[in-house]
Amino acid sequence: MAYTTQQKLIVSAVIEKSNRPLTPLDICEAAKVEFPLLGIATVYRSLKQFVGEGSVRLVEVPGAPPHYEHVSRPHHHFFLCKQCKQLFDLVGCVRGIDAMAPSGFQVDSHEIVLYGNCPDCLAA
Amino acid sequence: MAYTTQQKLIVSAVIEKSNRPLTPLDICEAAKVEFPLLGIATVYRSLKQFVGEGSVRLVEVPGAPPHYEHVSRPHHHFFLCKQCKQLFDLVGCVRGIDAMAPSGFQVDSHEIVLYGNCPDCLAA
DNA sequence: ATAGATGCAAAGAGTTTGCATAGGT
DNA sequence: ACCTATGCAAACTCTTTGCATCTAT
Repeated sequence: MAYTTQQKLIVSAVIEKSNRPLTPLDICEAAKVEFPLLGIATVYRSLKQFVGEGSVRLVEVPGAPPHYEHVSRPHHHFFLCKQCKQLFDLVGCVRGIDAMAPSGFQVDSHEIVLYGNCPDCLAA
Repeated sequence: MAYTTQQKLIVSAVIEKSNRPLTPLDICEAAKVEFPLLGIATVYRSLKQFVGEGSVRLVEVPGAPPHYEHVSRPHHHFFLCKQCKQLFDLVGCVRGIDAMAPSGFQVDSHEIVLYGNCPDCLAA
């Protein structure tokens, strides 16, 4: 059974409080503010546990490194700006996407990513 | 200006003849059949050149390592089987996907991936 | 002849793992 | 007391780079 440690509590809190998906390094650096000795290996181990328990979701966006977010964030997809490499949330979802699979395939989930330029980069 | 070498011709041919996206290692091993001395570094360097020239496309699917395919393959998306980790082509594309972006965002391209179980894995 | 390409090995980035120690139960 | 979690460093995977050599032009 998993223990409740200071490190995990802080890692969990960092993810839950964030309003955007974070990389393992983002999480480690944010958590180090409160727990300077925290090692990156502990962050990876905690993330693996949280994802397994279902409280944290892995966000994999082609063109960006792996990010993690709390599952309480609603189902959404992302826009990746090719210039500034920032991830933006998209609201809503396209219906009928799962129907793209040929018959015989069982679809559990889907991922959509839009690529382009964000308003700020377009202005520059 | 880039030279035309045996290595690049073979790497290019391997990608063009394949009916599915390949990883750099897939490509290296296939090319070694005709050119045993070929090094993995040359494959990576060739891929970078081809992608820059626009003859090869990088296929990034969350949950799978980077794959490459020839641009002559039509625009399509993928189905990734969670069990056997194999990539399947999807035919067609959902209209109106680019409209998911908020106003002010310029959308250049998009990526869609479906996840689930393929017929073979469902049968097992 | 010359500039670019190659193969090897070493270097990097990101992630995982082994092990002795610290810490939760 | 016991068993798990931690921190560090080493190991691992994938990709890139430095360098001497080779090759296409």
